[in-house]
Amino acid sequence: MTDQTETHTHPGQEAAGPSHRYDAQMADAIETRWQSVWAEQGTYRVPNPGEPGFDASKPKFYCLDMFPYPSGAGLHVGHPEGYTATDIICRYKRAKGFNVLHPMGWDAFGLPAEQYAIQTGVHPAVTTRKAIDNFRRQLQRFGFCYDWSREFATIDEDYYRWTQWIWLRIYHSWYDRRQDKARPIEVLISMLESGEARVTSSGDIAQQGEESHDHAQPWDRIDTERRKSIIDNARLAYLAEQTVNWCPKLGTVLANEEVIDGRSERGGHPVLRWPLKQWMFRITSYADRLLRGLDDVDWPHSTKTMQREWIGRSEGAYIDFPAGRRRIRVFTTRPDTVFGATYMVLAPEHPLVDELMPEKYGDTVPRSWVAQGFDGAAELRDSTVSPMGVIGAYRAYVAGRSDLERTTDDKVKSGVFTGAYAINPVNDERIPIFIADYVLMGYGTGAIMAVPGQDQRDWDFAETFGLPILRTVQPTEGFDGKAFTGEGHAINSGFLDGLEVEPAKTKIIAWLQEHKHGKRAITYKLRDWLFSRQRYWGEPFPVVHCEGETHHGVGFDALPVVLPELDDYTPIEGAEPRSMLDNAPEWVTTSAGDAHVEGLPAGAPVRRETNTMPGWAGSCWYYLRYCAPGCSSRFVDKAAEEYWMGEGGVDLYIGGAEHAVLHLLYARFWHMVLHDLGEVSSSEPFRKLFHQGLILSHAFQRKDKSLVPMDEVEERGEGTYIETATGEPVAQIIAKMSKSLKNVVNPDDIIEEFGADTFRLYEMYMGPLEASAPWNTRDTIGLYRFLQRAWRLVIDEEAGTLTLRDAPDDGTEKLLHRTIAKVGEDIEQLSFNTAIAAMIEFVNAASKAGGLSSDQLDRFARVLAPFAPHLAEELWSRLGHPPSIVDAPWPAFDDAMLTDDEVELPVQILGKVRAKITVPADADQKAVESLALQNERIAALLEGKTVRKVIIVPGRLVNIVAN
RNA sequence: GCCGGAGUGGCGGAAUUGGCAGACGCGACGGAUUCAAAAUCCGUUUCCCGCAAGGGAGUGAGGGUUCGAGUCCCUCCUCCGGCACCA
Repeated sequence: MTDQTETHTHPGQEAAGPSHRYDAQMADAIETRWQSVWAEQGTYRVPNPGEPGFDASKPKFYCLDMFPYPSGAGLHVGHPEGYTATDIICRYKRAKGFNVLHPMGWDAFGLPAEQYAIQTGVHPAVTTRKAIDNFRRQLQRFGFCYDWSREFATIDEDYYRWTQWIWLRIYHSWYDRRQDKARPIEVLISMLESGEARVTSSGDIAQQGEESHDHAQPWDRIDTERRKSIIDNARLAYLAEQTVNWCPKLGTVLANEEVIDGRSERGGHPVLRWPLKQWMFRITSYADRLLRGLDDVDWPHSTKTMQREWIGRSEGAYIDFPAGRRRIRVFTTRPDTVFGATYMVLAPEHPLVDELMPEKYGDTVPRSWVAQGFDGAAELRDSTVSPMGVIGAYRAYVAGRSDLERTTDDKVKSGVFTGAYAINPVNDERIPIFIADYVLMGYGTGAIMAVPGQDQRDWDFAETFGLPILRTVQPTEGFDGKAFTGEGHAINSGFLDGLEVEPAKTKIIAWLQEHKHGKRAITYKLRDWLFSRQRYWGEPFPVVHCEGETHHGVGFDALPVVLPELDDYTPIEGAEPRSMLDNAPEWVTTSAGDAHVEGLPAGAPVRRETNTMPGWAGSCWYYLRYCAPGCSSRFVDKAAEEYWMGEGGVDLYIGGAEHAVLHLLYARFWHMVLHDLGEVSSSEPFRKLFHQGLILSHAFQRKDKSLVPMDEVEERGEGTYIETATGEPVAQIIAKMSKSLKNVVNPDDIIEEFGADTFRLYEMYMGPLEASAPWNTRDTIGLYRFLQRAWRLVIDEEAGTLTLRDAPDDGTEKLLHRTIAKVGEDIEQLSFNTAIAAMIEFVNAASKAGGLSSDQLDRFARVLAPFAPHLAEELWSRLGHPPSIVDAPWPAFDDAMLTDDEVELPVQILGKVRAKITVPADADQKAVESLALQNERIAALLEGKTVRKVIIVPGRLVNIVAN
């Protein structure tokens, strides 16, 4: 890229040379001309069922790109990589007789737009619209075959009205565990009224057939306020006090998926834990379905694995350990090891800790138990501080540590003794209860039974604290490790002794259930989805609050709840969480009548919810809106949705792997709820998913691994670079494109220099679509030359006229058939780099053979069209066809043309090629063998040797084993 | 640490899935054309030995299976991505 600036003479911009050469000006003229013809003729407009021009006899193909977030920086070269791939597929599918839906739009709400607005002082609505216009212009310049009549942005009132509508539908739903699906909340209410579902003393809802230890309370004896709270707690969108990820710098809370190593995914700012009342989605109800659904979709293995791990299903058991008057419930995947539970650990925040700890430690408590593994632990061991003091000190220590410190720093496990004991229900042993931060409140029950003999973490803790270790699984012969986590038979385990792990689990679970000490259980790592943000630039929640704690959904006919104009949306750094929309008091204050709230007097004053939805909201259902973006009566027209989303949803979805557990999990959740409510036809939204690789760039690295911006480096001869300021050598490495490294390539520049067709070909030729590769502007010339040669093959560069031969050349004809077959196959497999290589070979060979006939060009143009649509359209038109080539069918090929009459076979001796023989394609093995052995060179080399064996692979090779 | 994925010329990458390693493109070198350059065209281009014919080595390292391994198996190294005390 350093040499880019030196290239004053762009190959295409030179005026010299023949006047009808395919150069940058001509590429520009051809491309812009056909783009306007396509726009005028509506070439890429795709009718829906029932509309004029719709052909119901064709199969459908819905091909989706991840819609871009229109940033002020404009299109990155990474965007058109995936977009070109889908463009090729769509053009090919259309030529193969499919009705192809290929839409584009804008993911326009979100944090970056708001931050950009804060920086520039211009309202995000203004900057975002401008960015959208720029993105659209850039995408259109690539000649992508999007049906632009379906374009929309998530910030359009007409769109986010339905985002709010879907949110309300989820709000008005609950999860019916017996039917394993979401149902309207009214169904739950009538079930409660009829007694089909009951409220337990703990406030949970037990459906008929579900066991409950509690006594149910009759619904009609519960007061109205409590009834509402019970109903509200059952909703799939619910308000809950949560310890949230609060990012003071961004001025908002974040979802778990948006926090990486204690920092915000966007910006890398510190994230704190903060208790806050927030809107949540009960995505955990869908954990199992989100998991099972992955089995039926054609997605990259790695992405499925990531989602599976994120959902994190574990099978095991709950076991209740009596402790004083209470019972401590633990979750374990190894109930078979319960006889080896020599102590228990609760998470530091566990609510039972305060109830259990005694006023002072017993006299027999070893001092080593009191505290270990943190600053001040030694002093606590030597003091006479009460359990309460010790626990308080430990909790303070834990609270001051980030997740990152907690998981990376610890060499020794930290924790303190609560002074309390529990009883192991299987053997009535009295075991001490500790608190330690290696046990997480957010997983399982926040409490564990510690089995040091079979768990390395427990082993480490037991060693540090001097706790007993008991093996309950016989380690394999010669095992010299610490905790044994492998297979083996039970020992020291009473009635389980002798059983292997699996049967022991089965037996102990049966025993626990029989004696009411526990039961089979499944837990998930997946947490409910935190959906509130305190930012301005997002969809307002269609909810109002009245006196006290109660909230009400806005009436469906009062949508959209329009985002108010706001002048100041700068986050107040360091302050506690506060919503930006609190700055719009006139908007916040409204009446029940105004918000069409049912069940309240019209004049009742209510306050609007001032949190907004996160950036993910709009992308959770945009693929549905594309089916019928103009539909005003519904979020998507039913018939259009059934047609385009039928047979498993979107047929091909291409986008980056960075959304593996964010957008791709969230969208599946929304889709499943909508499916349950009868609003969409498929159970999964995206049948086939594919991730394109990253387009990387070069960067320079100092000896200390720090990076140097591109413009501060000079090249000193082949492959050696120095930093201009210091004269120190720097190493060229491959890195992501970034503004700070000044190694970003702007697509506009490349198009100006070579044209869009060259750009498209280059990106597809860089390597396999799924692989990441560094951008090399230098290499683009190869694809430009290919187009020039293709042009020169049939156009006289002096006269500018089509020059075709009358009689086709046999070799060229044969190769054309092979090229058609190869390119078609490769497109189906998304192997565009090899398809392009095949076309280059064809053009090179045809040039040598003396050109193409009219009929051959006709077919070749159609093969080229998906890749270089503008040049192909130009050639098509010069052949006398009216536009557009996209309506021309994919050319046929003849199988007979794919095989040769004669083949050249390598003849190997002991695996080394020593000669080549030419044999008829249908020659039998004996004939091939004798031809090989008769070959002069082979015969000479075999002189004095014994032929042991002759291996003949028909059509491939001959290998002679001789010694 | 665990789970994925990948290591092939100077570079990007091919290789019909166990059958001629390096297709195609870039770059480089040589030649033609040109006053000259650009562009274009022709040729060479994995490395080593050799004037050549030819020979030898070679797909991250080592071992194995096989007539035959870039491809399959085992051990190890490096890079990229994900997860990370999940009981």
